[in-house]
Amino acid sequence: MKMYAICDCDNCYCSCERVFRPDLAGKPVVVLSNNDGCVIARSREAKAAGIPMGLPYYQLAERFPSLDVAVFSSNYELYGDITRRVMSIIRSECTEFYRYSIDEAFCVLEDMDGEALKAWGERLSRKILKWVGMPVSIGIASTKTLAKCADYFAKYYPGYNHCCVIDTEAKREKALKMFPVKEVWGIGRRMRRQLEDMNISTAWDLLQKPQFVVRRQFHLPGERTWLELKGVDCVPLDEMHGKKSICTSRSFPGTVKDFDTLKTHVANDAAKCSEKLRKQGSVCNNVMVFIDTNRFRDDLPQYANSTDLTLLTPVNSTQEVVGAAVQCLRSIYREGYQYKRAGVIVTGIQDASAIQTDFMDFDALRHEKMQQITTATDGINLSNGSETVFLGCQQYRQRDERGKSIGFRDAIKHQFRSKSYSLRRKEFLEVR
DNA sequence: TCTGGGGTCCTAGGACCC
DNA sequence: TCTGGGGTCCTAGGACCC
Repeated sequence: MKMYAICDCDNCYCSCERVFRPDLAGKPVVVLSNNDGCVIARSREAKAAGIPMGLPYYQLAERFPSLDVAVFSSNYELYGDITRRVMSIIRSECTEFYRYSIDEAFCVLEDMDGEALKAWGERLSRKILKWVGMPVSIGIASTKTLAKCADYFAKYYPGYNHCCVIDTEAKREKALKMFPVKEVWGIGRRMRRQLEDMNISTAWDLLQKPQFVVRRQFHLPGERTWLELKGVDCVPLDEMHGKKSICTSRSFPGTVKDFDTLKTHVANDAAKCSEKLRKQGSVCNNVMVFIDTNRFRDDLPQYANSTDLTLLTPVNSTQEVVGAAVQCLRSIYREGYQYKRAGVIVTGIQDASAIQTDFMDFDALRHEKMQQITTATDGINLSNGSETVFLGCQQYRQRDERGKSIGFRDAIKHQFRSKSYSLRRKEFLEVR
């Protein structure tokens, strides 16, 4: 019988920070968003202390004055590296593997009985903890939704030893009767409210509703969830090799009024998008830019807009993606607003090797040159650190009150950033 | 003063066609 | 006073995930 395992890192970002800080074991740890804005990850102890997800950092000390909590700025470079190691171990332990997010992966397991499944999961979890230092929980069942449900039990009940298997009807019924419906994979805020109104509190309650009622009220996605809970495997394992859209966006520290600074942010977002495109071997033919004022400041005039540009020839060079993005920005920028956020989304993504260059295209030669420049700069950045070479318009300038450029500065705030222990030679851990 | 970022999929409704 | 119907395609917005 075909079974699915979901392998999920426990409190991923906090656990990554703890890998190199064993002194933080058992202590509350939180990780902040970019610019140290708000809490985006909490250790078990931080959750138990009542720190909510999304809490603005400035409220942390106010609301939890006596709590000794370790605070980190997000260090995605580190999290990317640690989880890459976790994923490679998981991949080596199964035949079919699908990475679902930065900290989760699905595996397909065939021809294993309940005991073998349980042993497989416990062994894998132990191995990852020992080799990488990351605690991982594993849920196993005949559908992905039920596996996620098993994972919930594996995470919260230590008796399961990090692995819970739902492999019989009796176990399925018992589990779903204990499982809060709002925790079901695929049930979000809106559906939860409707379910409350219907007096449905467990996953089992939901299954008592006839299929057509679920379909009528919750449409296709809801019906799929209902079927999966019944044990019908119907959420496909996306075997997509590349992404369909790539987005890079950021809130700014403070606000931005002038076009030039906004342009610098957008240029950096666009450059990041082109880098991600090249990394997955893709090109895009559409570039979209959006800008936004601070929605929390209702005392200030609000403005949000976006626009996109479709390119005749698909591209992935820094210069071309940045050029298109800046052109979009020009058409939506309005003076007189305090901007808080901007971003770039590229779509129309195709395999880079599949693009045809039209020999009548006068741009063909230019594209080729761009490719050569990009290959050269990527090479330099790979061997010398990621921001060694970049476009002039990506440089953040420090300006005086009259707008005159007086130097350069950092793009974002990250006051509590840990070291990239496993990636940068200068930041390796020293053992004395 | 300070409030995240990156994805996918589905649906409804408009535009357009015959 | 009358003013179809059926189909496709595209897009914006919503809902969900982590």
